[in-house]
Amino acid sequence: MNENVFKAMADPTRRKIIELLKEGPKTAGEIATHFSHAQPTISRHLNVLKNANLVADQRNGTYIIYRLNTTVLQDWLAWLLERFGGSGNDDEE
Amino acid sequence: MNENVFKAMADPTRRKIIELLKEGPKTAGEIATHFSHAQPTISRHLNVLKNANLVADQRNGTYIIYRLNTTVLQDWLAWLLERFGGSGNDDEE
DNA sequence: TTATTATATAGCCATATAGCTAAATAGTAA
DNA sequence: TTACTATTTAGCTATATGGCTATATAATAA
Repeated sequence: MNENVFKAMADPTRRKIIELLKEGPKTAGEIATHFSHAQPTISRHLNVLKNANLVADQRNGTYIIYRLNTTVLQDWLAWLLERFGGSGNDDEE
Repeated sequence: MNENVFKAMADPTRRKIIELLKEGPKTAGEIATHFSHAQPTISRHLNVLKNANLVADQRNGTYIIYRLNTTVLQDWLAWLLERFGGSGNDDEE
């Protein structure tokens, strides 16, 4: 499992960005309005998410639209469940 | 959701410790043998996990036995699933 | 071309993290 | 008491992180 995904998800601002993008794609500016941080700070968080492949970006004129890489997020969750889900005993449930 | 759990789970050494403890309680020393890090380094990782309430410790003579706080781990997974699982659309599946 | 808007990058600072070695602590036993 | 074992804590270093402001870039419009 990609270490970058864990690091990306470990930050509350980035988790909130992920939640926002679950609603649908949004521009960097629109995302930034949801936070009290400076715009470059959000840009950096977006870049961390991009490096983890959790989001993808696409330029549209002067805007840059970010969208969630749903499968990467779901794969991460599935991986977590597989490793850490269940009781841990051999004789499950 | 407790921020400490995210930070704790973001480190690969600590995730491996969690996996080891899923097999059953282990002493600090036994845990340390599974890694190539110095023993105090593992002790610090165990302390991070303890602060996140992911593990509990109990002294037994000169040994200290660590065990997994299964419910905390499961609650974290459930929380993740709830926030980030699913497609994100309103008209689910 | 110049100006404007949206966004990213650079550079800085303060704090956090993860590793190490050395020393302290806790329990047991002689 | 002394000695030994298991473990933690202290103190250090190097690197990473997350915030900021200032600047650069890209696209569009005049």
